[in-house]
Parts: sequence; C-alpha cells; structure tokens
Amino acid sequence: MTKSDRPRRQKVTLQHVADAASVSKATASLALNNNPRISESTRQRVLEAVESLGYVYNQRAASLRTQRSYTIGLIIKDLSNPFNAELTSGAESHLAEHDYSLVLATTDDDQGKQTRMIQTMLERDVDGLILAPTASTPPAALQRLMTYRPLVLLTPYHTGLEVDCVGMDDENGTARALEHLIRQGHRRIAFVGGFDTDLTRQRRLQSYRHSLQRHDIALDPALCIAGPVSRRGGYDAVSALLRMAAPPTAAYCYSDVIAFGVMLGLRASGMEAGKDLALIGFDDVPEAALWHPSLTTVSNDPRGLGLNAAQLMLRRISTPDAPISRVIMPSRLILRDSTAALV
Amino acid sequence: MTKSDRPRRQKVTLQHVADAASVSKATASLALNNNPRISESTRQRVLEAVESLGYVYNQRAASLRTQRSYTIGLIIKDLSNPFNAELTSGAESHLAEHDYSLVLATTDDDQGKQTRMIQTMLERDVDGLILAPTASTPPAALQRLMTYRPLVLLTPYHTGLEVDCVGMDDENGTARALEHLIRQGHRRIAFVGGFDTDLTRQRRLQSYRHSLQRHDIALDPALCIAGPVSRRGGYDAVSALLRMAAPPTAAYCYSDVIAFGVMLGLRASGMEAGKDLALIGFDDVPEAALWHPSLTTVSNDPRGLGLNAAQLMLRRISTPDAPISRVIMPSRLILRDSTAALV
DNA sequence: AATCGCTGTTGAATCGATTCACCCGGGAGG
DNA sequence: CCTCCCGGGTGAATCGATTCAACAGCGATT
Repeated sequence: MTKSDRPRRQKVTLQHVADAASVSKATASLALNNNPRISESTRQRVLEAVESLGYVYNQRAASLRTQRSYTIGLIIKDLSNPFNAELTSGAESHLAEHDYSLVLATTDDDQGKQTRMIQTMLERDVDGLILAPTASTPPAALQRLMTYRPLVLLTPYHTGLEVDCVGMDDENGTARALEHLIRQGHRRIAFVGGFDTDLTRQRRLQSYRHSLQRHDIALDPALCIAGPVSRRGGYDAVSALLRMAAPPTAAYCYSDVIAFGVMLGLRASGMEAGKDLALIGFDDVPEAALWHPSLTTVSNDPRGLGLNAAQLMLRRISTPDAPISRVIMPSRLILRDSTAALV
Repeated sequence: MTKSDRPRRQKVTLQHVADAASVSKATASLALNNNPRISESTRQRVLEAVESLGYVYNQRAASLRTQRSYTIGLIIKDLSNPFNAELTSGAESHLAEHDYSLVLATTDDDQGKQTRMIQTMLERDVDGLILAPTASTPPAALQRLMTYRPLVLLTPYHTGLEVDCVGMDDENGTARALEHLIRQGHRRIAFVGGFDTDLTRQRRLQSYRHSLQRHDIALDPALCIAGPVSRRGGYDAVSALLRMAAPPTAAYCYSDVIAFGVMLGLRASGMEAGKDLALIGFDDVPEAALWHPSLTTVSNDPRGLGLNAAQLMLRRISTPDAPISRVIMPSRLILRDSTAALV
C-alpha cells in the first residue's frame, strides 16, 4: 500500500454536529432519525448544526451497525443489449423510489466473471442480489448464495430451487407465435438461432415442438437451425434453409436480432420476409417496428421485468418469510408486416 | 410445496477466522492482505480457515477504517437511451477491471432528482462521482461537490470549473455533417429536434450556424425546429418542414432517434429520406445502419466515453493532484444512404 | 552474560454511526 | 414530605475490519 498524502478533506461527522448543537452524539443521532424522545427544540438545534456544518450522513458507517446497506446488487450479462438496459432501468427506478441504490455488474455471460462479481457483491455487502444467471451456473451455487443474501433470479427456469424469480413467458409467447403461423396455413416452420446450452432457447424450442404436435404437424429436425444470437447467425441460417428440398414457408426466430439477420439473408437472395417467408421474432426490440418490412414479434416488457424483480427483492427483504414467488411476465404477439398472409 | 426455512446464517467475521486459525484478528487481517511480515505457514492456516468457514470479506467494514469504498457513482439521465446504456457499459467494464463497483442512478433529466441522487451517492460514500449534469445545474453546486469527492463530468461544456470532464466533439461532428451537405449543394438545411435548455443541443446548434455562415448561407430561423428527443419529435417536425413555402432539401437532426422519426414522417407523406430529403443524424446508434434507407450520422463512441470517464476517475483518485483533463472524444461522419446525392 | 537486532505476532485504538441501559430533575399521587 | 413516574438525554458498547506500537523469542554479537 502506498502512503499517498492525498489531501484528506476534513470530514464532518456526527460528533461535530453534536458538539455544534451542544448535545451528545447519541442525541444527535436520535434527532436525525426523528425519534420522538427528542424534543422539538433540540431537534431543531441539531438540524441547524447539520445545515451549517454541511454534514453528510454516512450510510456506510451506519450500515456497519444496522446491518442494512440499502443497496441491491444487479448482475446481468450485458448492458449493450437494449433488453437488459431497459430491465436495469426499470429496476433502478423502483429501487430509487424506495431509497435503495443499485450496484451494477455485468458478466458477459462468462461463468468465471459471474462468480467474481457475485463475490464482489457479497463483499460490498449488498442487502440483496438480483441475478441473471449464466446457463452453466450450478443450482448448488445458487442454493448457497441464498443462504448469504436474499436472491431474485431473472429467469423463469425451474431450477428446483425455492427461489424468487421473474421471467418472461417463453412458452405462451412461443405458442402464440406458432398458433398464428399455423392458422395462416404454414406447415413447414423453421426454428432459427441460439445454441442448445441456452436455457431460454430450450424452453422456446420445447414449446415450438409442442405447438406443432398439437396440430399434428410432423417435426423435421432439419428445420431447427442452431447458431449464434446475432444478425450474422440469422443471415447464415438462411442459406441452409433455402437449400433444403422442401424449404420452410415460415420461420420463428429465437430473437429479434436473429430475425433481422434472416431478413438480410433473404434480401441477399432476392427474397423478402412477409412475402416469400413468414417471419416472427422474439423481444420486440425498438427496431422491430422500424425494419422493412416491420417484424412480427413476441413482445415482452423488459422494464416491467426489472421493476418486478426489484419489487420481489424489496418484499423479500421486508418480509423474509413471505412465500416464494415466481412471476411470469405475460408476452403478447405483435402482428406486423413480416407475417402478412402469403398469397 | 415444501416449506423452506431459509437458514439465516450468522455472519462469519474475521474474528472467527482468527480463532479457527489460532491467531489474532490482527494477524488474520495482515495475512489476508499478503503482508510480508506474516510467515507463509501462518498465512496458509488463515487461508484454510477462510475456506472452511466460508468467510466473506466485508469491504464495508474495512472501508470505514480505510476511507476507501472502491465504489464509484454514475449518475446519468436515462438508461433507456442506448447511447447512455453503452456509456454505462463502458464505464462498468473499466471499473470492474480495477476492482471498483459501479453504483448507478438516473435523474430523468430532473434537477430535483439529480440533487437527491447526488446526496444519496455521498451518503453511500462513493469514492468518486461521474455525473451527466442536467442543463440547469448551477456551477456552484458542482464546485461544492468537488470539495466532497473527485468528480468527472460527462459533458464537454466549459463551466469555467477546473474539473475533469469527457464529452464528444459536438462542434466538429456538426461541422462535418454540415460540410457534407453543403458540398452536396444543399442550401436550405433544417436543424431538427431538442429543446433550448439542452446544453448539448446549444453547442450543436451554434456549430450549425457557424457552418452556414462560413459558407455565406443565410440563416432561416424557421428551419430550426425544436421538439422532444424522440421518434415522435422527429415525426411531428416533418409536417412543419413540408408546410413551408421553401421547404428544406436537407435536415440535420439533433440525434438519431429524431432522424428516425423524420424518416417515418417522410414516409407517411409518401417521401423518402435520401431521395426527397437528405438526412443526417447524430449518435450512430446500432439501428442507424439498419434503417431503410440507412442513416448518415455523426458517429460517437459512447462506450469509449464511459471508459474514458472511468479512467479519468481512477486517475484522479490515485493521483489527486494530476492536472485537470478535458477529453473530447472525436466524432466522425458515417456516410450512408440517407444522404445519397439528390439527382 | 548482557545487549542487540530480527521475525512474527498481538493488544488496543480507530473509523462513524446506532442503540441499550441508565440517569436526572421535577410534577403528580399518596 | 417522600415516592414514583416520565420526558428528555447521555455514556458506552457495538458493528467488522485496519493499523501501529509494542512485544516475545531467539540467534548473533560483544
């Protein structure tokens, strides 16, 4: 440790305030906490002292005693994704309203970094942790985490753990998308994008299969194309689809960005989504409405998701024995031009 | 459902570790901080105790003594804006790399909320504050803030304060955009979006005027249309522009989202950006490349901006007497289809 | 044998609040 | 006149680390 002779500004502590108001530290503390035992006149003197000295309350010191930091940790994969940004925004707003601060960390979906970030959060002594776990997170680790702090998971994945969580309704959203396509007469519907390891994708894929079965449509494994969750991933899938003997007439994409890639891929082959291939995405990111053609997609409310997570957390903190809740945010299908009925 | 009684684990403190390792609390502390005075064998015993007890370091308690919280506050206007999300992401990454945590708060560009958030940050005892000040923030307040904590401003605005700040090059970016339009032969160029109170807008507008003057183009106040920074704002501006006796042939928008609105507005009137009106935005948000037509825009590097802010902050903390720096992130003009030369 | 480093370790003070148990002075009740 | 009670305050312990002065051993030096 280097001894820096950094000009340490003279901090004003509660002791100084107490002195200035000619009361004890204890009285000053009680006065600031609006304790009824302190007379109004004394309280005023303390408040004046606070004002004139420019005292700032030290939450950190207080929390050492009270064991409450009024701080919630949020660990997400990536803030560049607008979905997560909205989610974070929603959580922050709600927490701020209740005088909690948000400590933010990102993992880039990296298991190691996630572990480190969780550790840091615990060391920073957050009152609770909202976590979007990477797919490879062992349930046992989460289990252990719960013994340290209140935990809210940003996933509807049923880990078998008794833990609060909030997620979007992948099943229902997917079902509606498929329902729509099938009703339009599509029989060969592709599922595009994402990798097997992705839990969310697993749920959607599962639901995709169910929907087809429900309508007695045979599953064709070849119609299910894995790939990175990016425009590139979608783009590359197109050639595989078009090369097939019996190409699909519709595609359901794991996410909007993939769908965008598919659109670009189609265009590169002289085709157009909504005309030559019905296309549905997932997320309803802002661009979805703006693309050409506009993208039919399953809409979620990321902001609401973050807000709900924050609510759940605050409830868990205020009533630790409240029953576990699993909030599934409803998703709805937004019809746009990429599924204009084929002629 | 089985009722889970969550084990309320009592905290393991350094004292417990010390006891388990049969050393004093002081030794345990020194061992964990890799102090060379502690023998290797003792250090090992301590580390084993930490492991077996599941001890988590309490940064909060430590910071009370060390007066360092390893926490940086970031106060921005709004996380929904992808620009700010990227900025935040950049800052978070850099801070995390240096073992600092990010405490995030948003102001919604509201003076009162900003004041409250700053107060909260000070109470939370952050080591430094990165702030995107609202336009109406009195310099005196910032001045005062600086005496409390290291401060980095997210604005190139010259407040006359000696404070570290980082911002994008509004002047240069605007100049290039205008330069391009003028060289293409445009003479009637609109400036669209934002409100007068916005400092950033003021700078761009100023630069817009300069550019026109430099080319002896008369300023027409009617061509400058104020409005909210949103798609709606751009959309609504279009009708005003088209209604004019001598409509503009080009428009420079305060931000990309506004430009998108303008595109939509044009389309609603049966016109197309790049064909009927040359259009330039500002920010180069990811969608800009994807729109139809793709949007010519002034590119900034929001992630780099956040990263620089974080760097500046850490430098200020490590060397408090370093000279003030004012980082202006260069911006460049990205040519796309929305300014395809008019025929 | 007494003194002198060294090394490794420790007791105790400290950071800035909270909080509990106790204290003091004076009006009500007996 | 003596208790008792009570409103209003306060002293001191406490939270969980850090840090420094001091201190045992112990081999080497004189």
